[in-house]
Amino acid sequence: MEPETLQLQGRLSDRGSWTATRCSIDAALGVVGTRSALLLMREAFYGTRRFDDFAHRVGITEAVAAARLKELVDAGLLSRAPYREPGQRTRYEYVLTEMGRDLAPAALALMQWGDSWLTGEAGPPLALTHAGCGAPVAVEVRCAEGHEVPLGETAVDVRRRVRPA
Amino acid sequence: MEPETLQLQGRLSDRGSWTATRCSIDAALGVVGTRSALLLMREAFYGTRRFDDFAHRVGITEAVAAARLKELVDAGLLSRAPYREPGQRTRYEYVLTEMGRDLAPAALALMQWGDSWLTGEAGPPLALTHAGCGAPVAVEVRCAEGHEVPLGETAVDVRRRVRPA
DNA sequence: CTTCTGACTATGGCCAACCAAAGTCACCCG
DNA sequence: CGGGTGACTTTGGTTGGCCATAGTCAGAAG
Repeated sequence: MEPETLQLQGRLSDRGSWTATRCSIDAALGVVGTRSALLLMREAFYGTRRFDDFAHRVGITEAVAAARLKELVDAGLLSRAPYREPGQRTRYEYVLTEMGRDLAPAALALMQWGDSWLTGEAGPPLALTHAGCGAPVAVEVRCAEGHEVPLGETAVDVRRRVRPA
Repeated sequence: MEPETLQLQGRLSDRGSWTATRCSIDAALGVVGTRSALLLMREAFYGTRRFDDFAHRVGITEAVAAARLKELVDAGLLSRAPYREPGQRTRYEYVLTEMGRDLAPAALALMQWGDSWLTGEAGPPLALTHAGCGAPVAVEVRCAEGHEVPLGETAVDVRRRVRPA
């Protein structure tokens, strides 16, 4: 009985001859591969927008918050937008872009994994539900036909280059 | 028009009074929060089992591979099992545990995000399909009723402590 | 025109993660 | 019993992410 892993196909099946020179996981880690970056994104998902709130709620210094927020804005996950409260001067707030919002499944998957395996007796700290119907929310791996796909039934192949240049 | 964020409920709705002291994302990062740890897990999903293969395919030094693999075994994501090829002495291989396998959605979500936003013109390097039906595979956020749940329709609340001790 | 506040920047130091290169160790083979 | 090999360990050094403390800066408020 083999353990469950991805099924490598095509060029990949000779695994020895292949190393992942272009890997999207690695690329993603280049952008959100630090604790502070991902926790800042978590705060953004919670609706945080202002500099001081980011720094204090994540529990990092303002220096780190400034550096990391700048990186996230440069990378396109957040945008820096002017705003002003009445009788206050113009300030800037950090708002999720589509790119940033699209990271949510990854963050939630990580949270779900932590909930399942790392919380011990206390259980998950937070519960997610669908605001529409009240049912609990989960991250799932599915195919376009709607089947839930376990790791062992997932086939991987190198993609043909879309534009051969 | 508000931007899409999570809907905070219960104690959380007064966001100012709350900081995520117990956060499963943070906890998860404590285990797989480094580049090498997550890439080693990627290799394990690809079916890699042997020390040298891990080190070479991830592109890290043997020293780092040894340290990180030890951590992953200690944390319970991999298990170190003896094996022997005929006419060879006994060696050890690193095999995914259920805990490790369960991390796959998070890794795939990260890969999917990288595919969508970071690959530029070349497009995603790899394609995932369901081995059963051939349909493309994706990571999705869904509720138990089967609805796909966007960020803005996701409600978050603090869970009642399962065991009040 | 001074004070206060929110949003940063600057300085200095620590530690964890990484790399490169070399060494160890337990076999199995000839 | 000398070599080869896979699986590590050791050493030494660099970088990057983090912290704490202190400083800057723009613009209402008084």
